[in-house]
Amino acid sequence: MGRGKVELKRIEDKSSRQVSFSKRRNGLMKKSYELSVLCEVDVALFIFSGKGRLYEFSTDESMTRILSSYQSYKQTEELTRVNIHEKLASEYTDLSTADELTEMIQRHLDEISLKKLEISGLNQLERELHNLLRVVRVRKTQLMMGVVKNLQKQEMELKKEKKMMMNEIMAAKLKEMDHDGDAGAHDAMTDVEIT
Amino acid sequence: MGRGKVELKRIEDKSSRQVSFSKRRNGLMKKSYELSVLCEVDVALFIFSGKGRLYEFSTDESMTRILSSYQSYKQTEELTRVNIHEKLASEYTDLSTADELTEMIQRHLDEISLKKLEISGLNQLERELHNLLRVVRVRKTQLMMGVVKNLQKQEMELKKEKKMMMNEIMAAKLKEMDHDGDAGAHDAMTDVEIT
DNA sequence: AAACCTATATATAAAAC
DNA sequence: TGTTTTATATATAGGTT
Repeated sequence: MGRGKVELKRIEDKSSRQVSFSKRRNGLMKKSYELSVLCEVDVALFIFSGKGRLYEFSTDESMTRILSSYQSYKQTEELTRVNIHEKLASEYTDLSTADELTEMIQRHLDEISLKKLEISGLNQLERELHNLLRVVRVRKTQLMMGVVKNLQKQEMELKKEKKMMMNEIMAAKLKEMDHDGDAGAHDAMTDVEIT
Repeated sequence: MGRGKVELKRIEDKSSRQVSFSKRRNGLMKKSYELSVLCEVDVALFIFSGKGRLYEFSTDESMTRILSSYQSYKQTEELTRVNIHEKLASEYTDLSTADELTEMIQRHLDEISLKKLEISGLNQLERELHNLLRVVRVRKTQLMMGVVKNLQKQEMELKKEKKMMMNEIMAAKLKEMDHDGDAGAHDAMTDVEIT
């Protein structure tokens, strides 16, 4: 599909691998989009580059959110369920600031980096990184849940305010009715709709 | 890309929409696979047909697992899944000593710890830790493979020595035979077994 | 890197089966 | 429905800038 034919195996040259990645990634996104429009289907595409960066296309935002947040959800669930990790959980759940988290991580890492990295050391390092990863994911979930909670709270308050305003309006209308007599009272009432 | 050019909108004719879906779906899967191989990246592609049928391609099994929890799309049985072997991150394979690895990790971590850990920062941190974990695992594999190689080498040397010893023994026996005459020579020979 | 340029490989729409 | 064919549209490798 170009001047030369390419074998189906890892492109060894780093530079042209990167170029190909960029081109083909865009091509894939475009085709995903076309498929979704032409055939009216939902498509979700996730591409994780070697560096762990995520490129994604999705016709359904909620699906994306569900799929990409599944991992952190699962980690959280696991964390609260398994006893072995209880201590870890309690140690981290009351971290309130990002700085505390950063410090904690650095502390762990300092410890780790002092050790000799033979196989047994690497095993430990692997475990530690795994735990850190879990902590980060839990923290992320917590933050996101916090955001959601705040939004919900705000919504509640707005609704409350709206209700109060409605009440005032109703009171005003009722006062008008006192002046105007009973005629038209019914219409005034049905205009008010509280949700 | 065919005899006629198609507008980018839902194909109204049900039949040709179905045909297009089938063709483009396969094309997308193929291209996803190619991208993953050529550029050595993880790709996950999910296509939900109008009827809720799922077509999926993924280089990463965990993605498949994510979907298996999707109750609404669970009727998926005929998944054409292509499994691809996990590959070593080539950028890291030339790390030769534990010290280099330690340094590299520390470098990454220093960078990370400088940043503010809001949600976006946590996302990056998650990626970084994931990468570090991968590096550690690759390094571990390398070390283990090194150990195996050494053991094989030692085994080879031991076998060589054994062979030489056997030869000496054979020579000694032959000498004995010269003294004793031909009787018993056959038995002596069959006792010697070179592996 | 990214953007552009072609020659060529590939994908696929429509036809035919 | 699926497969094969074929003409054409599209994607992209390997340049160049």
